[in-house]
Amino acid sequence: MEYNFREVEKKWQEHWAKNKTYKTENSSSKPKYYVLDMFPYPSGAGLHVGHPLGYIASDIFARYKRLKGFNVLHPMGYDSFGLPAEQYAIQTGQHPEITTKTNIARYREQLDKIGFSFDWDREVRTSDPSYYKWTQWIFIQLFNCWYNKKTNKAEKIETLVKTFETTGFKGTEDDILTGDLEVYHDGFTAEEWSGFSEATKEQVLQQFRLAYLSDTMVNWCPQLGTVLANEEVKDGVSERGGYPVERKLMKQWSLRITAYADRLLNDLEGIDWTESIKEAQRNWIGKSVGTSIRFSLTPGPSPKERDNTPGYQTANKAIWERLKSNSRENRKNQTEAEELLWEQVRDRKLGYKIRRQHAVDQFIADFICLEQKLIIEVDGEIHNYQQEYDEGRTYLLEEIGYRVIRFTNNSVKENINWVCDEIAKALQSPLSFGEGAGGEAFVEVFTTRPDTVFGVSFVTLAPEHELVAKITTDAQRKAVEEYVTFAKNRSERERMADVKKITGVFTGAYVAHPFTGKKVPVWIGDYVLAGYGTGAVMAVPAHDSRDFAFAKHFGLDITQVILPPSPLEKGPGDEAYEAKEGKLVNSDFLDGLEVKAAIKKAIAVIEEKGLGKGKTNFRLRDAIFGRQRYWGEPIPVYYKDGIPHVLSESELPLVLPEVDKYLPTETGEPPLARAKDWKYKGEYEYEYSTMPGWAGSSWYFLRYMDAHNDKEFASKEAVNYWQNVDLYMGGAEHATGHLLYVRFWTKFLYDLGLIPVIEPAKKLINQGMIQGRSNFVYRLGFVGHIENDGKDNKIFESLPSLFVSKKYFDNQTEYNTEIFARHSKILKENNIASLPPIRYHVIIPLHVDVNMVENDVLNIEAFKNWREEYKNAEFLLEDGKYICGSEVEKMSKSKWNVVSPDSMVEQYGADCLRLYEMFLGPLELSKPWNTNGITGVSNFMRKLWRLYHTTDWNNTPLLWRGARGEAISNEPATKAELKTLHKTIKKITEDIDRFSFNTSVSNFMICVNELTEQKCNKREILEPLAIIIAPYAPHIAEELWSKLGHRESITYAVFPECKEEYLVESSFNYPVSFNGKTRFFQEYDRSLSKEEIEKEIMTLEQTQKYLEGKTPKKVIVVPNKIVNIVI
RNA sequence: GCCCUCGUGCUGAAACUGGCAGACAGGCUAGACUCAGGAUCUAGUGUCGUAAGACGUGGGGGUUCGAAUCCCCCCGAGGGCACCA
Repeated sequence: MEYNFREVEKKWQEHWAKNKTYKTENSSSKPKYYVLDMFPYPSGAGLHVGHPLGYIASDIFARYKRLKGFNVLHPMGYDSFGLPAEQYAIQTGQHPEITTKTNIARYREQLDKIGFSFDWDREVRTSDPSYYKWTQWIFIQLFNCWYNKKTNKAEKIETLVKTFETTGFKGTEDDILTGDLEVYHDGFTAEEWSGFSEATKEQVLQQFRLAYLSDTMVNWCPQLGTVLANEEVKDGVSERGGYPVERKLMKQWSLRITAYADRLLNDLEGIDWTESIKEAQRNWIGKSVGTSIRFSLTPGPSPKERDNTPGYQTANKAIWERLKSNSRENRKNQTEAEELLWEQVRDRKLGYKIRRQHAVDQFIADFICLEQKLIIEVDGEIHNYQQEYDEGRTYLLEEIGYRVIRFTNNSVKENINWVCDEIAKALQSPLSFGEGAGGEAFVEVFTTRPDTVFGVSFVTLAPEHELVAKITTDAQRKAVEEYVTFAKNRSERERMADVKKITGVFTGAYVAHPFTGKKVPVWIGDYVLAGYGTGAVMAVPAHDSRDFAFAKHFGLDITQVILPPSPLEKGPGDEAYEAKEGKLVNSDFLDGLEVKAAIKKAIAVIEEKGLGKGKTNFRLRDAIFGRQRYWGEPIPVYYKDGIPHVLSESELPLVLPEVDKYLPTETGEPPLARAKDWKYKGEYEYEYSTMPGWAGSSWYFLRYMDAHNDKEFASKEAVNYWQNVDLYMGGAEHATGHLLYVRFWTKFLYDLGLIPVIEPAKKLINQGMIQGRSNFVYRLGFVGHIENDGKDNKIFESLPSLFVSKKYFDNQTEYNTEIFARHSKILKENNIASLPPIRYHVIIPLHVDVNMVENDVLNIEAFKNWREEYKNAEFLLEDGKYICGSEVEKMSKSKWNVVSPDSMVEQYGADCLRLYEMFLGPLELSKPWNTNGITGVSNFMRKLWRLYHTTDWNNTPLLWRGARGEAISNEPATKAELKTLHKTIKKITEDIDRFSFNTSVSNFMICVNELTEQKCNKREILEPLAIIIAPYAPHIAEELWSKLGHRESITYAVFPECKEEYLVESSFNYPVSFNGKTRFFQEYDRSLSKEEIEKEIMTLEQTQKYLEGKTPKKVIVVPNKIVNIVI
């Protein structure tokens, strides 16, 4: 009886489902083991052969652990919110819930066919309100918490409010601040806090909440109509769809993942994840330890040095004569108020020189302080009539760097003291220093190399840096403004694509070197990022390649301060020396120190002198949490007087409302704004954005532990029992997205004492991608004739398509004439009047459905029927066949290279597919799908079946002799049989333990080959064999198991132990090598000592032959391994 | 540019801790059986060589009695990060 996999597999799949064979309880005397798979997004395309790779591996492991006596949790569910379903909904108007349901049903059907041992009673769907109720609940916890730097964990916001009430807040330097607050704000006292309005209090608290609303630069994708998180953007375009993404300032919900940056980084040490994923996470978090250093803004060079024009000549020269006479006229006709004020401000009474009736550009200012670029205007009643004119004037003056403050005649007359105070305040304010700035004003830079501080030859600011406008000198203003505009309009993408292009401009301003006091010029360059560090760098061209390139490009100084330990191949003028090795030179108090010591000392001195502070920066940004989309979890927030409030737990879930269309409103609001009468308590507006795709998947591993709990996200007992995932199988594509967020949420829930673990998964394996192998056909695309006037093209398009076989495409010039001849023939056949001769042509490769191609030969009939336009297609063949081109690419619907597991299951059976996918190679490796070896696995299945079914070895299969397994002998097994079995048990156990599934399939093959050779039919051998193969090929194993007379499923059998005694040999066949080359073998008893073996070896005739009469220098005997004789 | 992973027959790969390189499959070659085969069975198959033998794990060097495996340099592939100071 040949193995009928169709019948057997169907039978057992139904049996497992009916008996809930894989149902798992939350308590057991057995030890627990949690095997989790990557959460699938149920796309419309269904599963392809790449998806099950990881699922098969984890299923083998889960089944193995069950046999090993563990209580195994192995669940499956769907990450069912997401963009594709919504895009489809927009196109078709169909509710995403419907498409999602259909897709899930299809996934389930496909999964069931492969025989996975999932506990389907624990299935979850993120789009199910009973699930997202708890996603919303976790969001509320995030909203209600802040990160306490002192205790280094998340705490309830009340503890922060208490601090504010008792001690207030000291501002940015206060260490209760979270790591990466982007918005700085002033401190306040406890009294001030209690005096704040609710709105102000909330605004302050928003700076601390772990889920917060703020204006941030976001990645806006106009085509998708939503913002995207950083890791959803690749190379300046959206990861899904590849649409352009722009930077935009928007009010957005964010999660303060940055608070956890350090813990996310440090805890990587303790988990057994692949190095590549850990490395990707480390890169993404991007910790750099360094220090801030302040460079004070020096009073700029004197007017003489800087420009020939004296500083006070601020007027527009073209109209200076007219302005001059006007200003003289005005001085004579001062109003009473103006006179009054003049007496108060003249002669530096307020600390700065103030001029009156001074010409600036095309205007005359009432009063002006050139030093501080402040204009003071005193307006009479007439002002009311010319308000618009004044506003224009203020605008223009501000454009060129002046601030304008206005007072009315009345206020000057009635309250001169107040006016003077206001003016004094404006003069003191650090907002404007520009040319004459000095004193407290400074540029703060961040550096990881404070040791190179004496090598600073300039300072570079990001174009967006707030100081840019203020410090730029008039002479440089135009150039700077042009540059800033250029830099701003350059999209992220251009900036990234064009890294090599060096751009920048001098501001005209200088800062003082903090140690030498030397003048250091301040430049602007877009190689400095506004969002990182302080948005400013101290440039050390000798030791930083980017600074070096900038300095070379603009001809700036390069000062070497580190002497490399060994002379460089290239001189110091050729490239930057960036290594952290060598001794400091030209560096005052750092001279002679090694780099590492110099860094320490530099930080110490900088801190001591109050020039800066040791500081750690992270590349990681807070995660933007809102999406302007419909198909996601509603954010459980409503607005009252513009202040966001979260719903209470009893009001959850906030169910996704129905909308008439899945598009933004006419006013650009997200689709949820379309929902009718969707208001909190019928009154307050809900938040209209929804959560991103990763929200639901950030905690799903917990929900599986207690999937139906409607009181909690999971019960205390469940989370304490299951702890965390023991084995997580997932793709590497989630390295910086999902896998970072799930770690973040886990740590947060741990901080709140809700779960007992700090990491979601102890071990993570990422299975490689199965790539597709695409096939191409080659269509003659365009044929140019001598007179190509478009008319010919039309004729061409009306002709049947001509497809040429691969060789014509590969060697186009060689086969030119043949192609043209065939083309002419088509012309003739279609009665086209003779066209002028062809001059050139283009051949276009097109993806063709791989299911119409076998061994790169196209099934022409199938192809013709594929599409209407190919019905009359013509083909230029080679050797009577149409040969297709091929390429390895990602498996995707659009590339027509998708192979679904269904067809494989249909043809070879689920067990065969399972074994074959494992047999392909190491799990982690990516490889293109090909079925070349599947017949080998298929044969193995047959051999395995026969091993249990026949005692006749003359190639005529015997029928099974009854249902109770009488064909199986109960006699004791031979030594050889036992050895084969136990050798296999040992290898399989080792293989599974190190996830080497491909070698275990090989070992099964070897085992079955040997047992077949031995004509083994002993129960003592065949029963354990069925068990060890059961994780890999569960259907056939169940069938054999039941035929062996068992009533219970093989799932809970006991995995056999390897008995070493069957493996021990009394002797070992030593390979004898000379100078490392194996020459012959010699068998010796295992008990022989080194010395005895050496003695024996030397007596051998063969040894003497290879010694060629020489005396060996040395004889190495490794017992039970090898003998090596050195001559 | 930096970081990670990897490089072994015609192909997928094995060799885990340094100890017989190429297990197990596929393919190919020859033969058997067969109405037929994309079925089954047998034998062969790293390269060069009739053979003895020599050479062989991307290339070069090193450590070692012994290296696919460890170390250094270079080349190539895949992935991650990317003016991150």
